[in-house]
Amino acid sequence: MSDKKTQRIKPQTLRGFRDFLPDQMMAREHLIDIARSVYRSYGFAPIDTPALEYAEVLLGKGGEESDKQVFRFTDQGDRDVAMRFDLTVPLARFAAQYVQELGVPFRRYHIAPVWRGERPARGRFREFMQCDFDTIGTMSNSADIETLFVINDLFEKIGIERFTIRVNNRKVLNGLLEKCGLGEHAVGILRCLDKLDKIGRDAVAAEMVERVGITAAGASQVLDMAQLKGTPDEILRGLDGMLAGSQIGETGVNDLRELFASVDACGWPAGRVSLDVSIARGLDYYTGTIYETLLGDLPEIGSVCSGGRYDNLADLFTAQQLPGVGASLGLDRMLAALEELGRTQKATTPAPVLVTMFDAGRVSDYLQIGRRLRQAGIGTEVYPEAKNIGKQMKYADRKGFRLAVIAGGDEFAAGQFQVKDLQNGTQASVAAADLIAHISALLSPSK
RNA sequence: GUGGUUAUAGCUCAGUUGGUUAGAGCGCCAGAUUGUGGUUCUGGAGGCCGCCGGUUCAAAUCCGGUUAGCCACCCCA
Repeated sequence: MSDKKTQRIKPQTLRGFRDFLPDQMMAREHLIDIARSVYRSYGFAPIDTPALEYAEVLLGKGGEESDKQVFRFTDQGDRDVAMRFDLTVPLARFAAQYVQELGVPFRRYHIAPVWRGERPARGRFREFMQCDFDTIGTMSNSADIETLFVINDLFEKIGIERFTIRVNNRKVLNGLLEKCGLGEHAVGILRCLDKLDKIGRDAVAAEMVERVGITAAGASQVLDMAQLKGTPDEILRGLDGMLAGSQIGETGVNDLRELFASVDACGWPAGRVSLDVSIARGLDYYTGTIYETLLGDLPEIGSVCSGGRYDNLADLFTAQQLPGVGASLGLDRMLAALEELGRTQKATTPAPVLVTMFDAGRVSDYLQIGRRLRQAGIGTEVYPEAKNIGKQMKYADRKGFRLAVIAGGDEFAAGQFQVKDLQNGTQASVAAADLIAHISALLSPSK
């Protein structure tokens, strides 16, 4: 009926929200599995918090501009509620609430979606995943250095060969500004400085004069220092001179020096960790070492893992001081990068083996083959219909199965199965008793 | 939030100064081949031309609005 057609609901997703098809979801879960295992290997423990919080818990920290981006509404009980827009503010509330029973230092990871009502753009959505890890309750530089280790392991495990972790320290920046007599403009200046890569020196200088209200000479002085170039040792020596007498600046330099000494001991490829005095990160709350990570083959997409040290996470919620350090993997950006680099696999099946069905009268036998394989830890799908084998092979090929098991009347009579390797086209006849061993061997990583 | 731009089959797109039955490639389904995938050949299904309104004898085509995507700003706790 034509009436019915007009009554149908149009299938569509909300602006800025996305569906994920199996091939995309496989890639996402693979990345999440890696992040989870790296985090756990350092002792970070998983937590979760609600998607919805009291609006007052989430709002008011980032100013009006960011409050506008928060999804907020009144619930059925007339409560003023909001959806979390990052994982850091919920962590602050969480830490304030449970620090007594958790004790410090406390290390947690949190992999979960967040929501922001901002205008969608390339790589920016209204619902996206964050993969945070933080160590709270310690001032020790050791935690800062390990943050760097975590980032390094993360990228190595993902299989990226070329990447650079850029490091700086807010204390160094503040020390430099203090020496220039620009201390009270720190926030504005750093926000401009953070754009250096994107818009260039001249534009940053102009913006500092126009929007922050400092002199052109002051802007130039700041930029000269921020653009110090060289090996970390050379830059640190340069900073020593510039920061002499600034207590905060010297503290920052010492932290960096200790950090780079640890890096030297790691034996990583040259240039993996660089010192860049121009990076500031947009966030106001960082107070110490800060990190961002660029891909060697795709630097233009920006940082895919960023973070830093903050003095006091939870002062909105508790009098107890909770310093910490952590970082966050930008999952969506990382996936976009892997895709662009042609590094995502195409399989849309999570199981490597397909048991084809030849004879509808033997359904139970096929299902038992599947069961046996799964009990041996081999993911197996049993094709649900006795369609012709050509169709089933085509299905296996398209979904990316590694192996197909084929068994008809002849095989059952002989107690043999055909096992076909879809990747190289070879096929072997295998005794039923040897099936598991044969398939395990074909699937073993050494093959 | 500001400006620009786009919207036609599942996907990528073509569609003449407005004109009669809206096309292609890929994909999907089926057959050639009821015991073997990627190749090939044949056939088929699938469209309120994003949505609403206007101009016109006539609109996928022109105009207004709206929704969504993309790009540049703004912002990014």
